[in-house]
Amino acid sequence: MPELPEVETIRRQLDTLLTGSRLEEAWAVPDPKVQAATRAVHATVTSVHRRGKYLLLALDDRHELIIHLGMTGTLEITDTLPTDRHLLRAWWRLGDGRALLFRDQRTFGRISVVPTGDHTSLPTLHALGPEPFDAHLTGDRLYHALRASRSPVKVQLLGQRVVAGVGNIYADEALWNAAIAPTATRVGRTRAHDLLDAIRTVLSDAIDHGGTRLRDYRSIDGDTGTHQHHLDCYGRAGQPCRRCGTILSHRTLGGRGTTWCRHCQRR
DNA sequence: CGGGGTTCCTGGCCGC
DNA sequence: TGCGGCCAGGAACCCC
Repeated sequence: MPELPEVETIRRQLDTLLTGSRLEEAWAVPDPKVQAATRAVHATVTSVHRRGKYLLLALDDRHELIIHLGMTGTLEITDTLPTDRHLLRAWWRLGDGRALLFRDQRTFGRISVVPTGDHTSLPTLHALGPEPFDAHLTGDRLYHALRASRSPVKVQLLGQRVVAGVGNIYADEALWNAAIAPTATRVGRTRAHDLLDAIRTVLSDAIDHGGTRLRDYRSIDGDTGTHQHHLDCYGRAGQPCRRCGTILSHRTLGGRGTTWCRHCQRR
């Protein structure tokens, strides 16, 4: 499940490998979730951006090819058109003969082509909150944003409106790091500052490790990332908390598996 | 318009 | 060993 660190790792590689390349030909399976890929042709990739978990490839600065990897989407650049059609959902032939391939086992990934900046057809992107590393995002801003809803703090983090790019793994990690219970419905000013610090620490550490290897995540160069060795909370239910030794709890919250320490993460 | 529930999909895992 | 059933998970979608 690529979240911000995994998508950012992929973005950096795409930016190096794809910027300046022309998309000459495109193919996609006949599925509305990805069929827009075929409209990204006869255009040059002028830059590769990221917003939250979305990849945005600028095409001649007029359109954007938007890719969301969903749960299991991977991108790969090959020297020729694909011969291995395993899990293949879309491909683009580049001007120099290389190809950009999109594979996706669970087919949750989505591809769109829109006029630059027009995100109205992607409701989550359209209403996306600030990037976690945006200097305009402060602890006070996060405090006020969280206060606007009475949903549990973890549900708000997963909602992408308060801050962009945090998914299930890094929500659990950040809340553990900030010692805030995922079910907390009122987060005070000081703890909002702690939470923003924790989100930034967790995400930047994960980027430094090239992402977290879970399921099918792979970056462009095939690396899987090493952050899974640095997780303190996600995936550790039933094991002792690294802060206090209490066995980490697990429950469903907002429809998502949630791991936390009921002793040191306070409501 | 916010909030809650449902849907999409399939490998992996569990229990019998 | 085989198989039915269930789970994971982001975001679109539907409904109230």
